[in-house]
Amino acid sequence: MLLSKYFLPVLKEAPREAEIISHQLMLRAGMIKQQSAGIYSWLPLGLKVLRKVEQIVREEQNRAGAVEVLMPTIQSADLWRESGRYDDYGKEMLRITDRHERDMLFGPTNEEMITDIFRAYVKSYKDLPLNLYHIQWKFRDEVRPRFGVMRGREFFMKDAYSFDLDEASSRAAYYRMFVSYLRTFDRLGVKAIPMRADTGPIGGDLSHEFLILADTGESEVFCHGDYMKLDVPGAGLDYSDDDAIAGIVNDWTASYARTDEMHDEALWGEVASGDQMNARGIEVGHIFHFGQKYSEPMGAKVTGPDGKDTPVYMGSYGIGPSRVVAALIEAGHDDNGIIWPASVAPFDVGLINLRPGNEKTDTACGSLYDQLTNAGFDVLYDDTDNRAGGKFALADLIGLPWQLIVGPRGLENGEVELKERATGERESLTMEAAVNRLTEWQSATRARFGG
RNA sequence: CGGGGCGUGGCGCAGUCUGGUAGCGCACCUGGUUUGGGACCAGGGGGUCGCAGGUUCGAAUCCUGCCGCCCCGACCA
Repeated sequence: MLLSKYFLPVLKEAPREAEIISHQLMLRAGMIKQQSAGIYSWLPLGLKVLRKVEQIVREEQNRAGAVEVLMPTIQSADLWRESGRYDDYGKEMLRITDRHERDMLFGPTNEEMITDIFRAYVKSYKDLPLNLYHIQWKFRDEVRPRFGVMRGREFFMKDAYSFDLDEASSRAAYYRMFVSYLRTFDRLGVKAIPMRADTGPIGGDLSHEFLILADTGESEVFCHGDYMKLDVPGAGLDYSDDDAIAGIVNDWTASYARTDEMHDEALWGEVASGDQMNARGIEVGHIFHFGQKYSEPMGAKVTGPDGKDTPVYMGSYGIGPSRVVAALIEAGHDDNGIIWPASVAPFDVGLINLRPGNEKTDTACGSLYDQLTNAGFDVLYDDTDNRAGGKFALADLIGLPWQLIVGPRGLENGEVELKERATGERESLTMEAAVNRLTEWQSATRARFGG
């Protein structure tokens, strides 16, 4: 992509309403534009990151055996009356009346609708286990939206729903999602720790939150240092092996890990002080096992091997990709701007032509752009006639993993400069060596994050 | 929902107390000189001062009502 043909409206100064760093940087980097309290447009750079996060989430859901559907944003109030939540949900639910005076609502979540789909088609235990998910915009009319897309009213969420014949298999389904979340956050390039959670209004008896560690996180986290060393299962993982999956869950729940809300000083005291880790985190995922809470009132039953009908056991599993984007920035930035994990960076390389119009730099950049693009890199080519300082500042701000700097001075010696955003390290080398270096990085990155 | 704050060109701000017809920096446009960490000179465009009423000869400024947005707290992917 040529920067001169792209739409990247960056700001030198952050708008006053932005308080936290991720919100400031998202506005400054031209990723989002606020349209109303808690409601945002996603501009090209932001959308690119959002889509990458979404895709990683999707791939890991699929790998764990979940099947994608797409449910509408607008739902009928009748479904919610069936589950009894139409009145319970309160003002957080945006209620709408259509032209025929029918009560509708903008979905804050989809337990009711997925249960409706399930009961319409699934009648036999032979069709279980089943896990259906979708990735769709949700709306919760928060009393106080804040922190940009971190807590918007409209937000993008992946929600999965598992259906099983009995408690034991339902737990196995919960564990599969648990493990898929470990893999998902690992591929997103962040450390996420599962913590015992309150089940809240969704109800149920088993629940975990996944927190990304970031100094600016809103939740206080107390966890055992062991979590820093635990391995995340690789792509070859066999999700059909219930025992192996349960073993992984066991490893990841054996040590103490709680947010301030669930913190227990007595249990915490049992952790050796050298192992106690006090940090801050951002909740980016939440999984629930709630049994027959919805299947019973909504009549989602299957016929078991004994010929009897039983309400299915269910769980729900959420990750908010729009929040994840902000959380990744909270976890990865410096004074100059964003530092994206390789797996979700909007582009791989920022190619900087320090002297557009100069035949040598133009030719060199054209060649590099073609070579890298053909090799599968997503390159943002800064071909504008801004000054060097402005280009460097922009590249640092939007946080691409690499900056490939081409100027007349370096070309005199047949060299270009390669700068790694995360470390700030720069190196002068030939064009060929630069391409090779990037290609090596690409292979390593794919091996690490590709899934 | 309780408490606090803010609305003045795209962004950041001054001006409001003490009414006199809107200003600064950045950004933008034109021309020129420049060009390896946010250039300089000259010229230029853009704002019914959140909205509606009121007071006044005159309102960004005073009064009343409304709307929007942000922050802290209680609640949430």
